[in-house]
Amino acid sequence: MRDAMDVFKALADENRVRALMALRGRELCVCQIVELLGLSPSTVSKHMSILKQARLAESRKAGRWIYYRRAEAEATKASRAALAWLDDILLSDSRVKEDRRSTKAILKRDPEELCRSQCGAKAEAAGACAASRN
Amino acid sequence: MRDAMDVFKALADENRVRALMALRGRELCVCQIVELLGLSPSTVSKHMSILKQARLAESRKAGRWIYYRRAEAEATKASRAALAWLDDILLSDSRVKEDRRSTKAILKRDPEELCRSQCGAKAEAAGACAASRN
DNA sequence: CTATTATTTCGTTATATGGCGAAGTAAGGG
DNA sequence: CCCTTACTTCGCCATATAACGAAATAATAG
Repeated sequence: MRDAMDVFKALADENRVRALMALRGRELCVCQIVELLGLSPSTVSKHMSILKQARLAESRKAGRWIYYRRAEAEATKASRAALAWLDDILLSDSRVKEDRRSTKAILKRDPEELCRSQCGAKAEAAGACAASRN
Repeated sequence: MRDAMDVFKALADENRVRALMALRGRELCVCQIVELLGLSPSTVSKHMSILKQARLAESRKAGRWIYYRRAEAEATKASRAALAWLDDILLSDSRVKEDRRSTKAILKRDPEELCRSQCGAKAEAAGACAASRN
């Protein structure tokens, strides 16, 4: 029951479900998920730790980057079934398809450039950070 | 996505999951679910309306009683898959098995007597209601 | 019609959750 | 060694959720 409830609670947030769908068949580092969801790095990090806790995702460290993927080795019966369920129900969802298109675009960009651009984008929106760019 | 998120959010509460598991293969009226979960009628009513909203449960009115059952006619693709998923993962769960035992005992009791006993039980715990019983 | 009773709705309260930014950590690059 | 950078942890705030009891609703019983 504990395992199953962890999975259900993890799936009860749309951003986490979107992240899991984006992770289908590939790895993404945190900054790429940040770009996709439009949330702050700290928020995304929290979401990913909840998915890990529920055994829906695993991570791998590669230098400065941490790559997340769907759980395989560490999956439980509950999480494995949930991932299959997600695909069954959501692969045809328009939001998910749109996310998978933007993920492809994000993957074409250099991760380093991506992380820097996140600072830039935030700055433009807030009107701050101008000094650091001049 | 909306449908799926409604289902996930509905499943993110242990009492609602327990209710759905108790409803496998049978109907229960609100007072029987109240007895099973040990929550107030108003709380259980709210939980059941969330399950209905998510298309995981349906209800049927019979006199003063309202019987809930798992969704069939009104189920969505998402809710149908979720119910199958629940059975797959939770039928062997010890808490669920215990709940199914208590549900059997509850079903043996007369619903009218059950509803009255809920007042009684609450009264004994609170030390109130003695006057009405004398 | 009136009283009773099973359920729902409403209003309130306590807790949980999601969000952010700032500070902390870990891993390269000068 | 620093310094930068990718990520996480912490502290805070706003909102969402679960719980209850009281009042409202709906349906039978008298």
